[in-house]
Amino acid sequence: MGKREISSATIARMPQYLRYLQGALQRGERYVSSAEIAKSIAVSAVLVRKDLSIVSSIEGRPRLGFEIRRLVGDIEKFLGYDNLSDAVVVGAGALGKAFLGYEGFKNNGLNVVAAFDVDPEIVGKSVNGKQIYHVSQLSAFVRSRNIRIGILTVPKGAAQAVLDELVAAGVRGVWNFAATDLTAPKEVVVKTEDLSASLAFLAGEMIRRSI
Amino acid sequence: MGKREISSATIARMPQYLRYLQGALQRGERYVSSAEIAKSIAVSAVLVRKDLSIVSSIEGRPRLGFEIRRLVGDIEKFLGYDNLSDAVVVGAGALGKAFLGYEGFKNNGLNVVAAFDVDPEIVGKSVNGKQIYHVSQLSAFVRSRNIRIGILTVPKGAAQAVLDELVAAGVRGVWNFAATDLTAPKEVVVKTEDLSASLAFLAGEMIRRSI
DNA sequence: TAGATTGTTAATCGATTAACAATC
DNA sequence: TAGATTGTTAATCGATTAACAATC
Repeated sequence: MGKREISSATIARMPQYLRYLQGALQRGERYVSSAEIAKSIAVSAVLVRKDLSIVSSIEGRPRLGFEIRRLVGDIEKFLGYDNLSDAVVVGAGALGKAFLGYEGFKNNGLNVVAAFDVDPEIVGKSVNGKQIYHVSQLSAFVRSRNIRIGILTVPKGAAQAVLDELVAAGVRGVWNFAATDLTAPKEVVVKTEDLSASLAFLAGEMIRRSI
Repeated sequence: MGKREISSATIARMPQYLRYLQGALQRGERYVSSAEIAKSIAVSAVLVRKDLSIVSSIEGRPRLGFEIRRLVGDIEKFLGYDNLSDAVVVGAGALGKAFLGYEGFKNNGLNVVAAFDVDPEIVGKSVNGKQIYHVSQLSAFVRSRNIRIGILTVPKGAAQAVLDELVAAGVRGVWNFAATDLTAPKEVVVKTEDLSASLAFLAGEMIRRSI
C-alpha cells in the first residue's frame, strides 16, 4: 500500500517499548508521555514519538501523553503478537527442550507444538506435554498441521539439510540457533541468532570500559 | 590511547567475519579477498576492508587479498576470545541447564563453571560435570573464584536482586536473559538478550514479504 | 489561561558507498 | 606488463536530533 519502508532499528525498539508499557499498565498507569518512555529506554523523546506514529493510529494528547492500553494493543498488532502461529523445534537437545518448556513466547505470538530429533534416546518422550518425534516424521507433520515457523536447534552440520526440508514442507520463517550461515529461497525468512555476537559485544564493552 | 570509537555495527559484524573465515580456513584456503568476504555476508567490499583495517594490523595484499590465518587471530583477539574467563549461571531452569551443557562458548572465551538456583529439587545436582549450588552460596563463590561474568536465566521478578548481588560480589559483566530492564552501576556492563525482539523481527519480515 | 506535551520540518550526525590512485 | 585488489578521500544516504508551531 505504498507505505514507506520501516527501518529495522525502529522495529527492534518496539519490543522494548512494549515491555515498558506493559509494566506501566500493570502499575495501574493509564497515560504516559514520550519523555517517560524515552527515559526508560535511553533514547530521545522525539524518536519515541516518531516510532509510535509509525505503528499506532492513535495520537498522543498534549499534556496527557499516550493512552497506554491502546498503544500496547497497536504495538502487539504491529509485531503480529495477536496472531498466534504454531511452530516446531528441530533438535531436542538442551536448547530445544528449553523451547518446549518455555511458554513465554505465546505472548509473542509463537506457539511451539512439537519437537523432532534423531536420537532414539529422546524420541518418543515429551517435555511440557509436547511430544518429541523422529525427524523422519517432520515433513508430514509440518504439511498436515500447516506449520509456518521452524526453530532450528540442531548441530551446525545438520542445519542446512533440515532447513531445506522445512522449506519444502511449507515453512516460511526459520529461527536459526545453529550459528551457521544458511541459504534459503528469497520468500523464506531466516533469522540467525548469533549469541556469540552478543557475547562479543559484552566482552568488548567490558574491555573498553576497564581500560 | 586516543583510538577512535568503534561503532557497534562494526563490532557486530566481527563474529560474522570470523565465522566465514574459520570456514574458509577449514576448507584449506589461505587468502581471501574483501569481495569474497563481502559476498558471504551481504555487505559491501569497501565496508569489509574498512572493518578489517580497524581490528587488524595486517594489510591486505593487492591481487592476493588477506591472509586468513592472521585475520582470524586478530579478530579473535579483538573480541577477547583468546582470553577465557569464568562465568556463573544463575537460574538452573531449562535455559540455564542449556548453558551448563553447551561447551561452544569456550571458543568465544566464555567458560561456565557452575550454576545457582533456589529450587531444592535441583540444588546439589550437576549437569555436564558442573555443580548446581544454592543461591545462598553465590556471593561467596563469585568472590573466591574471582568471577567476572554472570549469566542471568532467572524469572523476571528475581533478576534485579540477583544482579545486585552479583555486582556486589565483583561481577563486571552480566548477560541477561530475563527479558526485563535492569539497572546497574555504570562500570558494570549489562547485555540484555531480548529474544522476543528477534522473534518480532522474524514475524515482521514474514508479514512484510507475504503481503 | 499557562504550560506541558504533541507532531513535523529542517539540520545534524554517523555510517555506508563511490571513486580512484597506489601496489604487487 | 596488465590487471586484480588494496586503502583512503569525498559523496551519499539514512537515522537521529533540534527547533518550533499547534493543541489541549
